[in-house]
Amino acid sequence: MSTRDKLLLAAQEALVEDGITHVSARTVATRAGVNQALVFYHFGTVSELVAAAARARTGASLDHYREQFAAVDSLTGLLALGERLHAREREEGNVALMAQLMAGAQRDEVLAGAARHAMDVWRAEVESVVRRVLAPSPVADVVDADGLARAISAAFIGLELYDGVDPDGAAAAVTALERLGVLLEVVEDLGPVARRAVRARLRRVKR
Amino acid sequence: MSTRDKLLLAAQEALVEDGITHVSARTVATRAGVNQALVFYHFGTVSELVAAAARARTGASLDHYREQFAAVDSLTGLLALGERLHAREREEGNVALMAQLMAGAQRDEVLAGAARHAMDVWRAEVESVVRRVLAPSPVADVVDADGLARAISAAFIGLELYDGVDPDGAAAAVTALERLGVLLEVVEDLGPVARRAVRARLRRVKR
DNA sequence: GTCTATAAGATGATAGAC
DNA sequence: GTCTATCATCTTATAGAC
Repeated sequence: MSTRDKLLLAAQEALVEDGITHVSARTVATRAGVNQALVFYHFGTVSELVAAAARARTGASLDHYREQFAAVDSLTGLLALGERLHAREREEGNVALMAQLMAGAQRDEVLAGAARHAMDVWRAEVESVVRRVLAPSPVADVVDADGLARAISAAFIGLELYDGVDPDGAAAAVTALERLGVLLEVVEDLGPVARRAVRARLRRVKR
Repeated sequence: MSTRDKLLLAAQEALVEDGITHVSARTVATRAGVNQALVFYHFGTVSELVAAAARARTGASLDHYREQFAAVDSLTGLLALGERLHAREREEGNVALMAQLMAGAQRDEVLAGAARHAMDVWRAEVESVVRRVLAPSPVADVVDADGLARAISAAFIGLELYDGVDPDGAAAAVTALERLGVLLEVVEDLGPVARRAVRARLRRVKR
């Protein structure tokens, strides 16, 4: 593995395991087993290293989930994928990495750019699923798939951040969402009834 | 204002405006207009200062929202409160502060304690609303109010974190959630029908 | 309680030898 | 590309005068 890649991997691990506050040229270089000066040779600044690490990770991690996203064809399926994703994220920490990136991005335009990019990659993936799943439903008329995908992604980031601080609490949150799945099933069962109700309500709302 | 309070306020502002990575005894003391050594005299460590600042802020901020939480009596009302809350949070940054706290808490037990406490204060407030709003609904049988309150709170934290990086994207997310409000109205309208459907589904699910 | 001074270490970044 | 200095700066934290 090249030094460059060693640094990228080490930066990713550092973000996930230690958080953005403990990331420095020296801590990352030590973790990578390379010299500290090489951070600046290969990336110029620490922020650029972190940004590059985040970009590499989001690409790779979404490649892994892509098939599963593509296979989802129902609301309950989307929720189930969310649960599996959370279970895997507890080990992988791809989303936790994004949370750390965003936290550090508040006053760092380089990190902010990487954060927006990461968010956009996730948004695109979630959006296509949301669009597909809701297409046959009356709900499609009311839903803004782009915005909803952003909301779902942001919510997920908050959840993974919470998990790092209180795993039991986060587990309770996930379990609660699981149980809400029953309601989704009801909505799906209700198909025609709900469709009429939504249509009626929409006529009233759209002035 | 006492030096202690100046430091607490400065630490809160620093967290919201600059983020946890830029918080140090010196930056906060400068912002407070006091000597750097006083951080250690009053709080012992920087982490203790940050933790105290976060505790003070969550208490004060929730006092402000408490009446509004108490006034919510419907699902749509809860969603509407969420929107108003987000609008105010864009200026106040109480939730953004929690996000920064959680990001820094990954390897810092002092911050982690404060983060869990802040989360618990929010959870309690949200939980009571969720419980009250859903009590008359058939949904109450399926919902775990504690876990759901945690999920909602965590989602909100993710949203405010996202807002700091991409305000337009976050605004789109909020707008999408607003539009989902129409669906909530439908569910509320559907009352009796939904009740029967949920009951039926529950009989099937609970083996 | 507040200040100055200072220790002891970490940090970003560069120059120059190999 | 990699290493060894080396800087100037920033950091936490303490001792001691006021």
